[in-house]
Amino acid sequence: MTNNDIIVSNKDFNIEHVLECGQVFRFVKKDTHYSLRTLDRECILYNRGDEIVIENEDREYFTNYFDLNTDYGEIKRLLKDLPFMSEAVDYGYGIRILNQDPFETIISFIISANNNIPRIKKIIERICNNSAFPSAKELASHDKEYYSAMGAGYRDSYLVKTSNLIAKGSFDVDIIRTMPTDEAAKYLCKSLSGVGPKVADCILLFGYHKMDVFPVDTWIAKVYSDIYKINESNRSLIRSKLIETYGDMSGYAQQYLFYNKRDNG
DNA sequence: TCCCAGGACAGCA
DNA sequence: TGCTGTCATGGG
Repeated sequence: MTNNDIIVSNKDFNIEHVLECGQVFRFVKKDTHYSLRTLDRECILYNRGDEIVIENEDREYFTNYFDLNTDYGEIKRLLKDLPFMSEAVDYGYGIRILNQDPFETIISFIISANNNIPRIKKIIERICNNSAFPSAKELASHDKEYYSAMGAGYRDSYLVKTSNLIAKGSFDVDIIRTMPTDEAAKYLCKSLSGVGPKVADCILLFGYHKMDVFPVDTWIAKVYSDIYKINESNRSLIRSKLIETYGDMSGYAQQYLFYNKRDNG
């Protein structure tokens, strides 16, 4: 134990909820702890009594990464006043929305499209090769066959195109922060190969902490059909109706609803 | 063996 | 603009 360790209450922080809720992929569950990597950094998380211990070497970075300056007790109180949220918030009480690196998030969620989480994790692990998450230039140095060999399937060409575009500076990852959310979503879809409406929303939520988005995947489509008792296939319509319902809490609401539906049906 | 997964894309009307 | 078939791969 070093004095860099971050100690937080387990009241609004459950390690399994935070890591297994589908927002992040570079972690490993061990017997006694979880280990997590992001960019070139690493931390270890475990329970100690009613506390969470986060062993790390950059306290400021991980305090922001785990969104520790946001009061999730208040977030959950606000969510529970909104429709259909009670059960999902009770189940995923320890979820927090991470502040992940935008580029790592872009690449990770391009890989996530029409894919399952165990396989997404494996593809990303192979691309990282037990080291730091590669830079855009490093990713751009590989061809389609490399990504195919990493198991990326038909997303191989998306990864080549997008990493090359970002490596040569034709897409500005930072300008997204200054844009209104709707504009940012359109810009992401228009500019980046392999980024459609759902992946763009995940990038904005997990990489830029934009809360006025609602990523609609197969699970959220099922949640929607539960709520409104209709089988709606138009995901754009699902998205706009859910944002209408949850407003600026949409990003939070989506993640609790997703996690609950995926685990409990 | 079959269905499904944190869907995007091209082709077409 | 809105709809449909296709696209790798492997977990369950």
